[in-house]
Amino acid sequence: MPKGNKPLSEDALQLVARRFAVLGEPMRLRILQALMGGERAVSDLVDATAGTQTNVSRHLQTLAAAGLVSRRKDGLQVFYAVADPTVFQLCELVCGGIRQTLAAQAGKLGR
Amino acid sequence: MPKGNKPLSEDALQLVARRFAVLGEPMRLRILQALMGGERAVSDLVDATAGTQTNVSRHLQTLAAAGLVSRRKDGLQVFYAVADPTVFQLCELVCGGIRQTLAAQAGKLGR
DNA sequence: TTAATACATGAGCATATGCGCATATACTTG
DNA sequence: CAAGTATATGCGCATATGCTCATGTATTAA
Repeated sequence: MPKGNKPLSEDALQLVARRFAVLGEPMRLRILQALMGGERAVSDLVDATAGTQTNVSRHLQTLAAAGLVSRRKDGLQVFYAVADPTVFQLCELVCGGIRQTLAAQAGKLGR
Repeated sequence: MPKGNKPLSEDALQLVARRFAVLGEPMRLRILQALMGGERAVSDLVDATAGTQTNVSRHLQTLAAAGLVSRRKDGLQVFYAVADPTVFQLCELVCGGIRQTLAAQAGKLGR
């Protein structure tokens, strides 16, 4: 493991920030989670996330624009799927980090 | 590798989204990047990021509230350090994901 | 105590973002 | 063609967020 933590260029930094920001909305995470098992039609996602059709559709546009999901149209339906599997690794890593943060905070409380 | 991709609870999802959102601002990434080499005083970070003192300070509050950085006061200065090293792994993963996204998009252009 | 230094914060402004309603678009079926 | 279904989008509203200016607080030094 080269451990090559180079500083990011300003452009790269903007891209990275944008990707984090896209992942920083609960509804979008719900959608991605619903896509964990494979591609799904919009109406399925509306049901799975308990969101409105409008809102789910909008978030899907955001996710697609970021390249996180792919679109496949079939007749009347549009199927979305996770296009970048690192998303799930990211979520796992974040969960781990949060656990660590909470543990550290608990530790600071003394016991 | 158990590959245990369990769905997140609603609460967990909110926490994860919040962490992503905190990482989703360029200035905060710049600050974290400046902290890669170890702890730094606020004034150092102001210089390193070319931001204003007010703004850097505010973002540091946000990062600290999220548990991503720790605070240590020494005389007049306040030193901040990365409290959760997973942050850098996250950035690396995101960079990889972005490369993949860009490659996929390039591929769709045909050549 | 006064002055200077380092950092934090209240207030206000401008913009971005999430949301829903209504409507538009695309496709299928009769 | 008309009607129905699935998805996308224009518009407006409410809130969140980033930024700056001015000021407040804490600490050190004279």
